Amino acid sequence: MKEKIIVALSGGVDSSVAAALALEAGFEVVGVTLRLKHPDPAFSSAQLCASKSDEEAIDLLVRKLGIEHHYLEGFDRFREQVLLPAANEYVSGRTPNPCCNCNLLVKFGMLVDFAEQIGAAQVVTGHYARIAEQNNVFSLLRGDDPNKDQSYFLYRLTQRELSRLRFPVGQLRKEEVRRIAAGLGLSTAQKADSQDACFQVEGECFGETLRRLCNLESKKGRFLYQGKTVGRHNGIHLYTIGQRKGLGVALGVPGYVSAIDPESGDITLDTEEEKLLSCSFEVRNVSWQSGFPPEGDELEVQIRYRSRSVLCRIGRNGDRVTVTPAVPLRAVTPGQAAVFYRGATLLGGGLICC
RNA sequence: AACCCCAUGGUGUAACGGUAGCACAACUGGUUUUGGUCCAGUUAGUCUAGGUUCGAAUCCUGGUGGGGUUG
Repeated sequence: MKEKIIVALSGGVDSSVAAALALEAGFEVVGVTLRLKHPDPAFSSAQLCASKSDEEAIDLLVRKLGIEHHYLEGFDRFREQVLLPAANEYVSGRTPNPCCNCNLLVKFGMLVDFAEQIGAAQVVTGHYARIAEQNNVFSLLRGDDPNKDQSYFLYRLTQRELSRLRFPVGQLRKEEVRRIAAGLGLSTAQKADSQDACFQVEGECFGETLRRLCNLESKKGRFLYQGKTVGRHNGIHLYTIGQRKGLGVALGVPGYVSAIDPESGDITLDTEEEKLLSCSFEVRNVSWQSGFPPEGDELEVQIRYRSRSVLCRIGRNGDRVTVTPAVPLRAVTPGQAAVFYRGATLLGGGLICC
């Protein structure tokens, strides 16, 4: 009797290969695809998770592999748990990272629930990350392809999820994944990498889409530079710390957002990179996957996706963690995830608060 | 009202009378599971009407617009 596992299929090459590898390894594979699409056409010009062309690719793949497959409707949960909170963050002048919440609260939550429902022991996805186990404690590691590593987005996963997860492409490089897909004759082999947010309307920034969706007001105000008003903007949700593009203000040298005041709506610009550097910051809602790291441990912190992690020291400060990076970090942004690593091992993370 | 100064892409500026260039902004593309950063490329200008000159952003005259001084 083969062991039953579920594989999350997005329609992309990574999950296709993950499914194929699971089949090869001798599992009974049940494909699952989450539908997170908004029913309203005003939001459906978007390239959404599991959009129509993705579903065609998925149907083709499922037939090719000869596996059972289910769609799970997740939009309501996605809206409640991810979109609404993210929209609130944006209009409060912070920059949320909805993917981190989505992974714990929607994607892996639903997948693990479904796995339990149908009696599947494990959940396979096409993420670029790895899982290690020691004495029945699971830890998350960076994917082996440094350009594709997605562990940052998974920092909120707990032992409940990790103990059931397998990431077969986490030890591969993207080129190898494509080669495997091509070798197996999978139609997704040449498919472009998925690019936009799950919830991106063409020609509109993510914060604005969320604001419209949730019907929220955003504070408008001035651009300030060296104490002077140099322009006006249409809402603080459109801007993030360190942002250069889209300001519409010509200062003669590049200008960057250095502060957002949600009370007045004022956005402060700076032209000197040094003004954007932080020597220390606080993190809240911190979760550790196997406890607070021992004193004196050499840690690294990563403050946004695709930025390098840097050595740091951390200290407890009530229920917050104070982080002191070895080198000052540029554009530390409230609302973004600060994720801690020791080498390739992800230790935990939280939300930057100041 | 008189006198003086100024007028170059969306913004700020450069060009001895000899191919109007730079920075920022904007747009497009690359990178990207958030927002950004970063990289590459593109668009776009001599206020106006005359004159001098082989040739005018540049010199001359009038107009228009902006700033300043005087009363």
